Amino acid sequence: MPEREPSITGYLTLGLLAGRDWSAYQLAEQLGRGVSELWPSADRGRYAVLNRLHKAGFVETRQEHTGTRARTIYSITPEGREALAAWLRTPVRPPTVEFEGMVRVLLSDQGSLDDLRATLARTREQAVANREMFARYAAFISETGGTFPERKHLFALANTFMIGHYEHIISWADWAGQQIADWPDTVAPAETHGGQVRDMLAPGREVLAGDDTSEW
Amino acid sequence: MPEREPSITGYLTLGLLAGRDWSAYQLAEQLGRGVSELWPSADRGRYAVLNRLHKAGFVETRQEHTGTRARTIYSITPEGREALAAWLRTPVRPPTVEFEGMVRVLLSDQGSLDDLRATLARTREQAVANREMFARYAAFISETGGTFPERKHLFALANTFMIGHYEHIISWADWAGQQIADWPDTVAPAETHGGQVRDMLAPGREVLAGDDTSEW
DNA sequence: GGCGCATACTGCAATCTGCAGTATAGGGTC
DNA sequence: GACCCTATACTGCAGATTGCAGTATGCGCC
Repeated sequence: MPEREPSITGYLTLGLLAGRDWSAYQLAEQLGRGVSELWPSADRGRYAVLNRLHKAGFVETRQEHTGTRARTIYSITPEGREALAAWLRTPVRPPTVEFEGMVRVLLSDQGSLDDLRATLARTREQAVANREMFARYAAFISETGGTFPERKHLFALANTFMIGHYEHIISWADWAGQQIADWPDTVAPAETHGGQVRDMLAPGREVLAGDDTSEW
Repeated sequence: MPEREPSITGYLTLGLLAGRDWSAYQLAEQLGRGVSELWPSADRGRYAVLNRLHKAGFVETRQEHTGTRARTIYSITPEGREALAAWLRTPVRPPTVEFEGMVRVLLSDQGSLDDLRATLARTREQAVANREMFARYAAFISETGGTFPERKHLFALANTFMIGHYEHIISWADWAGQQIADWPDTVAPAETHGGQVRDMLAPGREVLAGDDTSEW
């Protein structure tokens, strides 16, 4: 009898358990690998989720041992499978982004041009590293079938998104670097380069008219 | 005397206060508009942040009244300005994504093909709506200067990113829709369309070789 | 005079994060 | 054979955050 709706981390856990049994440690480890780029969660929270799934009756536990050290093995129950399938039938919530670097861009008039440049450079570097991680993963899946061969086709869909996502960040960082290249500082360009700002805001894309101008 | 490092929401608040004074309600409102697409925060938390900023000495308060109803006006202190500038000199953390829809894609073998199609369709719709919101905002800034004319050049940088971001989601959703178009169900394609999955994973992009194959 | 929406917040339970801490297993090394 | 390092296998706790509900006044309109 479910007490409360599991979190997304909970459904991810159920999704892993749908294929085979895992120990708590293994589950926590799996959710900290590449999936965390799609659904971030702290190590600590993944164990807490398991306890709640257990209370709700969605998973069962048994103990195994390596010498004197115990570990808990989790398996999914029929109720857990049904809860997962039921969730998949509900409407999705839109993706959200937490982009500290972009917050720094917005507030960069309170700092130096070097701060802004450093933010763009680091953002680019991190995106390159992540893109390459997913590119390597794509090669790995393609060659070996990956850790979840039966989900290869689904991982392919997600992997393609992630690579494109990081490529978009890289492109944007490059473009933004060019935009700020001739700024004298982080404050003045609004006046001295007004025309340029207008160009930035009126690209070749279709810009819709409308009253519902949501402000920042 | 700072007790603890402010959160990003705290720095956003300081960033707004750097320009002029705001009431708590106005601050909470501003942080719930478009910025929340860049740095999400719950309404409730924005008030809590203000109390912590006050305790840390980064903001000062005064009371104003409309009839009998009070409201608290916040202004930034020199310490607050310094804390904001100091933060801008520290290294950025990489952006993170919370993509419930992509989690559903990964686990879609536990549900129906219709579930998966619905997820893709809704994700696409939401992205289109958001892209248009930012496109309208671009037009609004271009014409009127926006709510923060002195930060027009910075909003332009961020706005361009957001439009590209939603466009990437739309492109991906379209592509993914085509990929699954001839799937008989969410489970089988791995075997029946093995060649296709290989194509998905080996696009025209440079795929690096390496041992550090980070797994999901 | 009453309705509905905007203003202006606070309380609370549950959850989540970040950091630290505990302890055993297993392999290499001098 | 003693030591060290890394992996395994978690738990405790304070503070932060979310989501939901609740309270109450101001103001325009019909």
